[in-house]
Amino acid sequence: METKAALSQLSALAQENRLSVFRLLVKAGHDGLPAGDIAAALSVPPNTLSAQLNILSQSGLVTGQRQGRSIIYSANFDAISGLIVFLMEDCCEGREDVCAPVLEMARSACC
Amino acid sequence: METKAALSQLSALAQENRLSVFRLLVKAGHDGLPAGDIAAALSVPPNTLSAQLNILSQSGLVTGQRQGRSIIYSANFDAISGLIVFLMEDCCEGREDVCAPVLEMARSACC
DNA sequence: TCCATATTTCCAATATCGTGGAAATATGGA
DNA sequence: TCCATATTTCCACGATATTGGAAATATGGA
Repeated sequence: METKAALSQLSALAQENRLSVFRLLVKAGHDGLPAGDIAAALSVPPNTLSAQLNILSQSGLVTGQRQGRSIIYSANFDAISGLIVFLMEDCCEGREDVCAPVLEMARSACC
Repeated sequence: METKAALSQLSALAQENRLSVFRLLVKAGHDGLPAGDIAAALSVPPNTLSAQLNILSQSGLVTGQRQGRSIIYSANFDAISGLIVFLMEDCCEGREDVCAPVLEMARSACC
């Protein structure tokens, strides 16, 4: 991943509402959620949410797809794993003290 | 890790200069680098860099320690691994398609 | 004590971000 | 065609972030 892309994904997640949106979409899984449901879940006006979804979308972290009158947004799992890998390779440089807890986490809770 | 802390670390890294500072400090390892060297390496005026170091420092990603006339900054490896774990546990919810590439990365390049 | 070096703090200017009202667009159904 | 629903775009305001000049602080050495 290039730095530009990583920066835009980091900024996208570096905001309370957007982080919540992303988490919600991760929980929702591959089926995603319509924009309206997200707005309702987070108590954010739909136009405000739209702007935030746009930022997440342009960073590549989420994708929207029209389905009837709704637009269904879903998390892009490749993107988040790409960001995590970026942080590890670019920032951690193979240090064991960084990798060990991550591996531990991945093994126990994740995969 | 709490959301607040993760947000402040994400914002800290979500800026070109600060991401560069952090990378530089990771490369420098546990010995760290004096503020002046960082400023010179990135061609940023020292007072501007100071503000950026302050943000990184308040987020917990770096630490500064005076040594003579210089202040030596170093990356906090626990913090970055904590952030990575946060992204995995909080955002990924044990999905294999997120974890697999991370594990792969960790195994091949990292540890 | 006085001076040079290293860094920070103070401050103000500019830029970017977050927010939401109002209007516009897209879709589906009667 | 007309209307209701779902979402976005346009726009402007207030808030926050980034930047760097100038002055202040801290340290070490002569």
